[in-house]
Amino acid sequence: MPASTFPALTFPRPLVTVDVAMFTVLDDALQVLLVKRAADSNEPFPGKWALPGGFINTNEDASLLDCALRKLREKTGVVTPYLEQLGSWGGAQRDPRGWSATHCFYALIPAQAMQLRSGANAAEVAWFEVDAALRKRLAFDHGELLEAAVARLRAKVEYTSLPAFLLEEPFTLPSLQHAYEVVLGRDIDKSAFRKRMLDGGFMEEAGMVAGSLGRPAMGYRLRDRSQAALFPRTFNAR
Amino acid sequence: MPASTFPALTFPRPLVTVDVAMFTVLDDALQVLLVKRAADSNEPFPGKWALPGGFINTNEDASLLDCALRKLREKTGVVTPYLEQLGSWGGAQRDPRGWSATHCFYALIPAQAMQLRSGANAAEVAWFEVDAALRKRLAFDHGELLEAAVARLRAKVEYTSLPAFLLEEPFTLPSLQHAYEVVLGRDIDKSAFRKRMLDGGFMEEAGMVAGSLGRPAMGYRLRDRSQAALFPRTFNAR
DNA sequence: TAAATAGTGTCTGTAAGACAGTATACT
DNA sequence: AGTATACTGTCTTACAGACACTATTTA
Repeated sequence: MPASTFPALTFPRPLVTVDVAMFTVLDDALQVLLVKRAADSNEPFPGKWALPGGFINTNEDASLLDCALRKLREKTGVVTPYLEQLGSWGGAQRDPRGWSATHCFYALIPAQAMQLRSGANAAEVAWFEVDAALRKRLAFDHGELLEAAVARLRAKVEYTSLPAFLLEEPFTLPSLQHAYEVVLGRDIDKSAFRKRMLDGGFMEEAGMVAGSLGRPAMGYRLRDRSQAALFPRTFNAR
Repeated sequence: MPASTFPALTFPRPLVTVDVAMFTVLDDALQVLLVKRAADSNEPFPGKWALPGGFINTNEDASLLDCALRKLREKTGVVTPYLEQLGSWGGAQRDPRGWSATHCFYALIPAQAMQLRSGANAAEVAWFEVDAALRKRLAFDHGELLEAAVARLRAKVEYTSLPAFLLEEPFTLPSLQHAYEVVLGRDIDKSAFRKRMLDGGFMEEAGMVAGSLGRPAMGYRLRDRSQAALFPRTFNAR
């Protein structure tokens, strides 16, 4: 690749990071993955918990999404999660090292079939219940990012099939309903729930699944793991 | 302010920009504001139309939102529009000058009470019908950004009061319905529309408004210009 | 009075909520 | 048989769509 023929851009450039809020349902609670920043380092917020993330690597990352997938893979080993951009936050004050902007993503992953991995700069990696995580003083403005991620997740769960991405396949309708209830923090009527999911047509049957007790349930798989189904109830297109 | 006590960050930093897709309803069409890039400059995409935007000024802009508001003010003189972040796009290929990331916003403004202003680097500023703008070859990946902005706008219009921000106050229900129809590209039933808007409770009466012909209509003002109303039709919270 | 636009009333259709009932597994 | 869980049926409620109707202005 030839050197750029454009004039040099000499003004100061912001710091650019990517952060990822990874969610799962574990022990009947919505949990988020946090990373503890090294305590003895020269970096800001030593010893504080933070969302996994870090600086863009302009050599390694072809895009923002690539960078987010890399963070996710490095921390959990998961390669095909539900991953969506939440938004970006930038300003002069959020990082003591200078004007910085972060591109924040959120991901949904099943708690099983996943191993936590500590990275170079991270002493510890752990799941925290969302409410507990929000009460901590997270590094940078990560408390604000997490709050926005939880709000977005809860809002989308009201009209999409997102919680299916929190479960391993095959999943049952009762287990899916449980995931909805955990995320939303309220009970849902069983009959209405089942009608809605089955009418949605985004799942296919995958054989009976027996629990430890009671009647076995039908297992289901998603027809399309690349996107969530929408339950439209607005102005109905004609 | 003391100099930073943190070690120097020496790795290469991406270019960081903010772009804004500004929409209005004019001549029975949804229109977007585009800026023509200087034709004789040494910059990329000379002579191409682009969304208004540019590099973050780390001295002048306290945050991404501030930067977007500044772009909007510089091009249109509008100071209190509806402004919302759309997302961010970043990668090695989108700007020939190097790895770059843009933070894209979209804004809704009334076509009246606004004057277009050319800036330092912009030869021309003009409104284009969205369909025509999408057919042009815009600079950078702005075609993709515009497509995403239009998709987001149309999606949100289905369940929010967003089109009210495209009108000057006081506006009438027929004019609001017209704005909905222009954005969505389809007709809406009058009776259902009026029930929905009036039941929403986000407007207050502001006296009769006479058109040039026919019966005068009630004028309305938004109760809260800081956010749009939502028409929820999902899982109803109990 | 005619034309144009604003606004209302009534019926129907769809999907969610309430809740009671039936079905199938294990011990 | 008893218990635990999975699943279904029926009634009600909320609200959007269809569409015909009435109301108020100007020419």
